Amino acid sequence: MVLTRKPPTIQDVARHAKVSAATVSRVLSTPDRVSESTRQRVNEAVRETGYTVNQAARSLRLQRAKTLLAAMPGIGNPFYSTILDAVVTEANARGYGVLVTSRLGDDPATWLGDYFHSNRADGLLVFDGFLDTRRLHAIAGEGASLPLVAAYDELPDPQINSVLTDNLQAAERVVRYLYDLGHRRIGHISGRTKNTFPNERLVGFRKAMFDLRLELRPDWVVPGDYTMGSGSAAAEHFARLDERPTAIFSGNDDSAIGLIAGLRRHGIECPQDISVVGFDDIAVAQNYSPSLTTMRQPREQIGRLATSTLIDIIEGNRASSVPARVMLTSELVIRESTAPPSKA
Amino acid sequence: MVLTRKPPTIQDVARHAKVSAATVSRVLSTPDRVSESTRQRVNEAVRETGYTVNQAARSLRLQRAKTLLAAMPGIGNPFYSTILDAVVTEANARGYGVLVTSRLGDDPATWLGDYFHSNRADGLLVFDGFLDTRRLHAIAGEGASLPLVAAYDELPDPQINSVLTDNLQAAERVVRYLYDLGHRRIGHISGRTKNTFPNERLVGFRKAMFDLRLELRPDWVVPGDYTMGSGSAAAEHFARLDERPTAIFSGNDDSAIGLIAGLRRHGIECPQDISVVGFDDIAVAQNYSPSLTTMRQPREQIGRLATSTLIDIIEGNRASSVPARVMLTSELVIRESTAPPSKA
DNA sequence: TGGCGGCGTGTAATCGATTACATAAATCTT
DNA sequence: AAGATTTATGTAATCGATTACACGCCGCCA
Repeated sequence: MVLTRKPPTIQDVARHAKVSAATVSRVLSTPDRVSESTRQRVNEAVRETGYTVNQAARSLRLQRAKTLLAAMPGIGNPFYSTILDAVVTEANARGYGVLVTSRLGDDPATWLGDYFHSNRADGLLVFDGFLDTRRLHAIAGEGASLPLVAAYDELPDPQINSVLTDNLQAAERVVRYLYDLGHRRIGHISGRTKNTFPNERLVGFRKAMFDLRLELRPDWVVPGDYTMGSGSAAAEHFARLDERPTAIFSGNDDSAIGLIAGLRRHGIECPQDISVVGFDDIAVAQNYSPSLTTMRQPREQIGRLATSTLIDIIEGNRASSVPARVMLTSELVIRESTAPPSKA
Repeated sequence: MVLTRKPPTIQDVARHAKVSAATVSRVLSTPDRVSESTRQRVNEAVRETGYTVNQAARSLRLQRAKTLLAAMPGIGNPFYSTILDAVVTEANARGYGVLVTSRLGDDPATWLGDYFHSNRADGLLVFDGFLDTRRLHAIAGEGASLPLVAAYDELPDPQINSVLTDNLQAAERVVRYLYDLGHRRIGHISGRTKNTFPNERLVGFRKAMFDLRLELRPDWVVPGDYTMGSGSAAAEHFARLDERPTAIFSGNDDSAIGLIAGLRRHGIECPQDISVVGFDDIAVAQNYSPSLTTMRQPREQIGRLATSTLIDIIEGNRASSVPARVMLTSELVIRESTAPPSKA
């Protein structure tokens, strides 16, 4: 393969094979419409020249970019990056590139829309409460319906394709598990509840507490933002209380880790003095000390499914009349951070 | 902004403003070459139609995609995802999109090259030992020199633009720090040393040990792959030894975490029984227990600098005669996982 | 007043790939 | 063997934006 100054075009290949550009194109896309001998000659020429299709030209002609746009709130967050990894793998396997953005602020509807009007991406993957429903609609709009799949978080709008996990029920199962261990005094650290849609995990927690007729003390439910820092902050709060819960269900692993570390600074050990359950099962969970009991989210699966669903939509492989709606189940992974209550 | 079936083209805008497409294009790129009144009329028309430039067409014409390709070994890895986050932020701020790939296997030179020949990306960011030098050259080749910046790992080839950290010296500083604490029996867990270029951290470790005239016992230097699992595996190894080091310098935080968790399973507590130093300072490091003494890598800075350097190269803002070569310094963050040796 | 320079705008070529249509050649029919 | 059909390939238009070149107009100077 000789590298010339300029990358070879389909014309160069045509010249080499002594055929027209049209024929080269046909060999590449619909080989059966070309005679055996010509096909071989063209393939040979392609190899000789090291030709690769110019995607810009192809996109312009076909109005498709073979590219997806993934929008996530924080790529740095291991939770999302695992999903992204799966997205990229799946997309690449199906011949698509992945553009990534994490830009917040501004009005996302504007610049996200640009990606499509501007023909850079054929579909959009939205993760988490990055955009609220109205904005999604503004982008995916009835008129110029844009292939869009929302992943992971419960969206109230059933019109939007989505791949979700059973956050609400999973949260309930966490509480039930703690209950079965003997805990009756259970606290919670939530995520951002200001988001347009209610925080499913918080709702599930509340529901289970209610169903089990456990007291839901306001000072045992502390607001957080799913960072380790907010877990530590919650630890300060709990440490100062006269009466403490015997178990805390933390909305995600990050805050659980911050919580455990923070409590330890006050001499409160997990699980001897207090049990902690996380949510997500990020990589460190099993190597933290104590290793974390947590509700595992099938993140890799979320990414894969969301991606393949989106590509199916783009390529028209699926009946678009009914919005896609996939619900995945979380799995409770029991480790060292939970134990029966000591003074029960 | 009315959403028509098809996104508006520059022709539509031209019709609205009663000018030619050329004039619209000029208003958008070189406003000074257009009269005040026309400019206003065109801008108005742009707003009315909701026009956005079609990037496919623009790329085709200009032979530039305003897009970068970031190639990393594992996006799921928090270390890289933090860098990626910075890359995306910086690139977006400068008007570039970011394509991500983590595909391994195959011959990367082939498909990476495709991205460029195919006009999908204008430049490449390579992280870590993803590709060896020969392959990088095959892509960036003398002839069709492709804008490329390698980030983070030491590359032997000074011809390749790179943003690095002082891995070797930083590793030396780790050993020296342990030495100053009183440690004389020091072990190491390395990363993949099969890579073409030597593992800088391992080399730094060896060099410091030599300089300090400390014994370098082969069974205290265990090979790993920078995963938590390999840290745990190393723990098994160390636990079985009759004579153990009093401190272990782990090649990265992940393996340090696995190591500490693994040792604890054998009743060996950190830092009471053994000191552990990590490398990178990933998010959990400060919330692990014990919190991790580690060599912080300026990851966010790596991502930002690599990106802006690459864009500068693409846009011809920098003299390309001399390859870019930025060296960033790591910072030792002392936390709980290290202490003076107990039996010293 | 004729000529020159500059400004603002339009015309048309261009980037590379795809594909409807046309044409030529080969094969089949009766 | 003449016409009908199929098969293989080429021609040329197209996607949307950019830009070299050309044209017309205004003002200025001699």
